[in-house]
Amino acid sequence: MAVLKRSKQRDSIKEFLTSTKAHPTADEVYIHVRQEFPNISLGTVYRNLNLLAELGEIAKITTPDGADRFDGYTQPHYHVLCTKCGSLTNLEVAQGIPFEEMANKHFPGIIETHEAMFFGICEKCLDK
Amino acid sequence: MAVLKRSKQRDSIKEFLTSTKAHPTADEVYIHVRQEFPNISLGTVYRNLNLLAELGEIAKITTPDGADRFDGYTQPHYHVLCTKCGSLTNLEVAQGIPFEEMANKHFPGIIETHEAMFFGICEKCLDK
DNA sequence: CTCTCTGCAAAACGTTTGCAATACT
DNA sequence: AGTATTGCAAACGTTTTGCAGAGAG
Repeated sequence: MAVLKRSKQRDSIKEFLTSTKAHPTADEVYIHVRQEFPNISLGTVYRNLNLLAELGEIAKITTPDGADRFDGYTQPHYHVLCTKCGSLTNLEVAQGIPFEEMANKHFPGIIETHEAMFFGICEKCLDK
Repeated sequence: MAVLKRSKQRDSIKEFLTSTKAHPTADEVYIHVRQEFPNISLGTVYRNLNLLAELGEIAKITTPDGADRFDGYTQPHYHVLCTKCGSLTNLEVAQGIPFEEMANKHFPGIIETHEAMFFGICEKCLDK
């Protein structure tokens, strides 16, 4: 697998992920992409999701509840997994949330990535 | 399962987890506890790990690399998964690391727990 | 005596992989 | 033409579950 070749299936998977704010599972990606490619197989979906994640074009997010989630939004941001409803949402870093600075101050050199995972209550559940 | 009844197997599992700083997988717990209870089954180990986690006596930690880890250290602390060697280590909160305060300030009401998961480089890998 | 817990084995679940055929460049 | 990608199905590792018997209260 030295030289990458394009595939319509991969394009469609990436297009779906970059067009949604949700964090679909592989199976949800499969169900969606099957509208365009009825013969696509789940194995192909997994292979492409892993390939795109290796290339850094999407992110693979492991959560405590079963299947991994995939995220086409590649700007640095954190995730919150709602402990009530299980939804996975983004925590924007737009205003310059200094988690990383704090991490560097207190644990110099240790924490290197923005992709920390928090647990809490999502905004929808808060509203109730 | 309304009234909890004690079991030697569960006691042994908990004792092992509270006595180690490691974050063993269910299989590692199984291998250890089998020294004391050679006939214990993996199903029993899983059932007790989940029960103890529900009771809040241990923590269940999901990581991107395969099996879940279990932690008998229940003081508030964070985890760092090493992106080089895969080891899962504790980030102590002893000096009053204000992640939670910062989270409350920037995302009021959203983040409620200490059990955030970070990704980075562990101290062993840093030394090299 | 009752109800929980155990061991065992089978099943469930999410994911990966081997293979022959197809598509891309 | 050469090789990456696909669809399919089987295999994999982890975790859950149904059941009959043993153990705790």
